[in-house]
Amino acid sequence: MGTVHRALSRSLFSEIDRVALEQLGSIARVEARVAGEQIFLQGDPADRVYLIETGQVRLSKVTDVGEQIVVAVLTDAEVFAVIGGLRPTTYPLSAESMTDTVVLSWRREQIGPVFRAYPELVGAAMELVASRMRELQDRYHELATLPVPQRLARALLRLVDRCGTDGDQGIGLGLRLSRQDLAEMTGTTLYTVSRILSAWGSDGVLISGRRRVEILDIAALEGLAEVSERED
Amino acid sequence: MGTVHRALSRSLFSEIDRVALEQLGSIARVEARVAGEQIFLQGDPADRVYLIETGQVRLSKVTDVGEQIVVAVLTDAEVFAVIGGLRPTTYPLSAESMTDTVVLSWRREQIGPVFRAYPELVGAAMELVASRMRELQDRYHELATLPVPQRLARALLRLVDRCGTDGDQGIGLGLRLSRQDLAEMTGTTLYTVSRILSAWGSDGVLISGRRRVEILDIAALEGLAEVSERED
DNA sequence: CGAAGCGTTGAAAATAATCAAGTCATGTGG
DNA sequence: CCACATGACTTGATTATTTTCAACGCTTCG
Repeated sequence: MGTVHRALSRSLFSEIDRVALEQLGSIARVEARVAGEQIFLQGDPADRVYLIETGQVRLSKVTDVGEQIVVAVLTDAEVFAVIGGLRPTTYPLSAESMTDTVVLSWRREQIGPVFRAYPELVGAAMELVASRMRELQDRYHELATLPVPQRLARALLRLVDRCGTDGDQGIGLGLRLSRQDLAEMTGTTLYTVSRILSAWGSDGVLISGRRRVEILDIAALEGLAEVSERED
Repeated sequence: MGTVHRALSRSLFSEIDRVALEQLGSIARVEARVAGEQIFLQGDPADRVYLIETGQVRLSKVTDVGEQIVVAVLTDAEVFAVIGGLRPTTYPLSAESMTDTVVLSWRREQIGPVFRAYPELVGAAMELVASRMRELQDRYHELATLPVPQRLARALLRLVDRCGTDGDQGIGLGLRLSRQDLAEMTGTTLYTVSRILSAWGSDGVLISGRRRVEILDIAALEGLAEVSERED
């Protein structure tokens, strides 16, 4: 019970009162997923809102050709599939656990009344959707205007910012991402990611290995994320 | 008055009753803009919701380096800056008229009560934001996975679908877009756009000229938008 | 008529993808 | 506990795509 509250009270729903929060926690469906499991699939009928209790979730889209791109990576206390929870549609993307994860979820019929009872929540939900929108716009912009190394640098900075941990020799990512994962997050190929990380490795900016990246020199990485200044 | 209602009643606000609609129309600020005028700028404090009465509006983002990308092109009866109208923020992008345009707008203080009085509107607004979100996700996906010609073909198809008109010899775009405009919509350069349009011109798929594109063979264009099948 | 803006095209250069071998960990089953 | 199979990563060579730079042509409009 206490565990349920930790994520709930740090989430979108933090605005509502203690009693309602507890009630919300008690009617939630609680699911534990191991790393790599699907939570829902692109195209499934969307009838639930999800909240991550612990762990990390990747939201991604697949082409008919099978190419995949990562739209977002979410962590503790983040809510996703908000819109599907409010209006009937189908999920426009797939959700997959990246680590061992516990997710809470509610059906639309359960969550609707809560929104009606607490109109402040609607504003908060709007704000959440708006911030996701803004982030996506920014990434769209990056993708359209920046070369791969800068996009990769920015992706790493976002990851560190979001869930950075003290690593062995630098700041770790808190997430075990393969080259392929990073490629899907930046719109490139695993080969290109590998080459760039190697280069940055020998420049002493970071250390990278099997599903592991540790940033040694954040300032340098921030420099690499900026508009191109060649310095060979 | 009649003019005001045409767009209002075909918009997001169509859900509310006649009297309220008329009242909403009467308190709107009405602005006429000539082609190329700014409606608001990225970074301005966001305190208004806009509705296009007639004309076309381009939403775009600029980098610090000055590179621009077009996030969306909107036409009659479409609402934009919805979120800014609900919660105080700053506009994450700029809006500019592409043709002679009439826009209606309301301040947050004016529109807030309307949303409270008609809770159905909140759902409709959510749905609107959700559909924009989905579209942006799709375009993000395209940008990450498709080569330029396919992106351009898809952009043209979207434009035709959205505001196609019967042209001289084929289906026109209803919008006078320069090569530069098309480049900013597809995340490439004006040169690449020019080359591709030239090629499609000599293939008989379309005719293009100064700020003008007419599709002759929609089916062919749809083919070009699909996964690559070489046919030299 | 001239200037400005838009468009085209060629050639060169840069960027990134693709293909093809590899190496190096990691963990599993014998 | 070790051998080995597997998955992850690296790197070189080649190719494809796209950008960049530069020059020039065509319209439109004052």
